[in-house]
Amino acid sequence: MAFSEDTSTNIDTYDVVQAFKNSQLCKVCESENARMNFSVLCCPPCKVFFRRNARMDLNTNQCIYDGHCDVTVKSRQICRYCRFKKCLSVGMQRELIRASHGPQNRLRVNNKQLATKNSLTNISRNRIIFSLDVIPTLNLLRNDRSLLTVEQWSLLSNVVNVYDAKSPVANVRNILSIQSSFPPKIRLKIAATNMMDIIGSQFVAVYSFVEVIPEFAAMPPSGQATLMERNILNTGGYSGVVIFREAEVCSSEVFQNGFLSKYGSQLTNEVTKVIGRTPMDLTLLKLLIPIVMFSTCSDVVIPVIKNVDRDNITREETGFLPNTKHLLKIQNIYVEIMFKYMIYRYGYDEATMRFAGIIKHFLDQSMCSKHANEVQAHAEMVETIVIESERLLISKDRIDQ
Amino acid sequence: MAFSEDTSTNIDTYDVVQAFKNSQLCKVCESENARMNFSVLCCPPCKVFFRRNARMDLNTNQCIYDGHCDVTVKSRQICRYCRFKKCLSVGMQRELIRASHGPQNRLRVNNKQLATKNSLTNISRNRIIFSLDVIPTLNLLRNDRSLLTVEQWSLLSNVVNVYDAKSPVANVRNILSIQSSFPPKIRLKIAATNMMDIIGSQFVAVYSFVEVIPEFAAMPPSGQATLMERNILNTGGYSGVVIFREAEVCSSEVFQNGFLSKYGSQLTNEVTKVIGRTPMDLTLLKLLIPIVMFSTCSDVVIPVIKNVDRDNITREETGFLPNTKHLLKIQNIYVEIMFKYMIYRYGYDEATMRFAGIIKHFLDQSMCSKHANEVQAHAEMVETIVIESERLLISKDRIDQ
DNA sequence: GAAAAAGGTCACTAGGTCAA
DNA sequence: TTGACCTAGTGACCTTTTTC
Ligand SMILES: [Zn+2]
Ligand SMILES: [Zn+2]
Ligand SMILES: [Zn+2]
Ligand SMILES: [Zn+2]
Repeated sequence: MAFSEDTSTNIDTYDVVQAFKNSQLCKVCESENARMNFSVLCCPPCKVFFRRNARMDLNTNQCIYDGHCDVTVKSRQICRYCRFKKCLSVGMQRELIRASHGPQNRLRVNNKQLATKNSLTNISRNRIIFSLDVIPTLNLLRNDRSLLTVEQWSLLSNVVNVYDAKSPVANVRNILSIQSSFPPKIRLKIAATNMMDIIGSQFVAVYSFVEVIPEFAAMPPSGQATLMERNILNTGGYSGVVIFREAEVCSSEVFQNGFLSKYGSQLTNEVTKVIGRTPMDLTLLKLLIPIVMFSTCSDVVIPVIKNVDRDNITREETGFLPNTKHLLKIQNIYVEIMFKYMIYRYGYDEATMRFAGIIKHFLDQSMCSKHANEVQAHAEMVETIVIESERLLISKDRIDQ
Repeated sequence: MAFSEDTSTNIDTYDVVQAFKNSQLCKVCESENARMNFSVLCCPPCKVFFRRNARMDLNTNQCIYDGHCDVTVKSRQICRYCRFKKCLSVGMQRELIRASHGPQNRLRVNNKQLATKNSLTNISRNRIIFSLDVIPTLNLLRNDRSLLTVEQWSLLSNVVNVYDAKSPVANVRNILSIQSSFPPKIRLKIAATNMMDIIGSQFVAVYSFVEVIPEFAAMPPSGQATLMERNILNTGGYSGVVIFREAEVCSSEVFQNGFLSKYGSQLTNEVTKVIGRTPMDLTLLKLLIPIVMFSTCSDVVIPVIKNVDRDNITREETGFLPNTKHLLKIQNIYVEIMFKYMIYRYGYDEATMRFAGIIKHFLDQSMCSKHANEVQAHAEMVETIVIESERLLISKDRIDQ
């Protein structure tokens, strides 16, 4: 008796609890049946709406009305921008969005599939068409290495090897894979720190890469420091894009969420685009990094190939601050290799087009780097790395002497 | 056994349900195939009719008959006002109209093209991958001129023909060959004068080219003068680069020396580089000149192709100064031709790359023009030409009247 | 192991496009 | 201006993962 009473009481309690839950109002649209979703009480429609629009950029996408659309259960479909703005304003967190589970094993078969199960057209229509990006085949010049001298070939190969040796791509992959093995709540906690570690490693890597380039090593520490300060943003950002492409971060949910929460949706979208459009031939991009590092101004300048004789440089005194002329000569060493390599590999016409593509990509990246540096944490980190590396450069110089 | 029974039942049910749906009648016009639209059972045509006319004001827009027109599937087009009145009376809700999705980015081939191509072509054409890195392949659209209308083709051909007719390329070749036939001492004496003649002829040529462009000719002389002043440096410089490429001045020692003495070594090097990197397809470059000339500011702006109807322009009064909107419309005529021509000629992917190359080249040239104008003799000469051409424009206008 | 809170599926109905 | 045909956004209903 006591038991049955208890049971019925429990059932009552349960019903009351359920009724209470169903009466909870959505913080976004005020409809009923709200639950906790992405850390805010809201209705299922608003939950799925938020997930689908999480990457909307409110800066470029604007409300076509006055920007103060009402968001109620009746009017919530009228303006996506104001609805999403309200989602954010009531505190829904993009960071709680997880990666896709992948396709489900559904037991239920839907009517339409049954009705059309004999026709194969549906299958072929839904098939994903794979990217048309093809690795370029070498042209007929393949066996003609006369454009690049033996010294140039070995310099090229050294640059790429050193870059890969210093590359933080394994580190990035490692951080991301460890982080994604944690449960979601903890993942969220360490996301911000990990992201800054990843970004920071890009700049440190550029420093340790450039440091061993002979022409850079031959400079006095003050000159090295000047170049670092001047060009670290572009080289670090660019190197970052190359590394992110190699590490395939765009498919990592952890990376996307971390970047989103640190840099905002606009920059995340742009960076994702830029990474996705990275030219295929990474050799060229790696070669571009020293070229940019030896720039005489922070805006990239690809100088004319003049008649450069490399001996001239070693003959000059190296005890001076880097002057424009001297820098141009160094830069030209690498520019010459780059152009000759491109012409050798792709032929003149295609080389021109590829070059245009690389420049466009670099400029896009440059814009992103500029915007990234408007984030205070980012700017401070870069500054710290520059100061630290300058200290190292000077102390090394002392040891050498 | 149980499965097959279930299956057939489901198929039957599905078919029955579909048949029922298709037999539903529109509450507005009584046609079949009605669904729920804006909270009322109605047919697709009535749905789009309601959305398109949602802002109609029934108080000011009156029926031209008695206000009681029949609205049936046959008669629904007769009277918009009564049809819309009925839409409201059966309960269609304007509140359910949502904000625009914005333009869909699909690049579809039109039906004529679809019909003439095999299916394989369609698949590859409809999936456009936005990447600068695709190897240009032979494009199947190469022989399909349907992208550009007949009017656009003839305008394109006119622009190029007029440009070539006014081109000083023969003049440049002539001056250079005469000069190089003189003995070295005399050559040196006349070098400076000849160089300014050559440079001057570039700017005069642009004036006489632009002058016959219909949209330019239709403007009042004050507007023409404004555009000339604003854009002469870029158009003249750019046209110069094109002409110099055609005249192959880079291989002329006389030209090199003359330029060197007038503009200094830095600019000579840069200009030589820019001329050397001129994109191959000169048609596009010639088309770019009117586009730049109709720019609303002197820094180049390639506007988006919006919905341009050329008729609109001729309908507008031409007696005013060129305003931004008007200029953009004119510019868009040529921008549209340029893009369509590039896509027609090179296919989408390669067109993108070539476009990037052209813009890069233009910007390089722009930098050179800016530097060239820092040379006093150059700036004075350009100013003289502008003043002279303005005088001509105004006097012509008087003769016309 | 159950509740909570993620993500997946698909029918439905918005809006966009283009040619008549 | 109209309407056939297209793509895209919504939300009910479901499965999977995480938390406790
Ligand atoms: Zn809601
Ligand atoms: Zn709004
Ligand atoms: Zn109807
Ligand atoms: Zn009527």
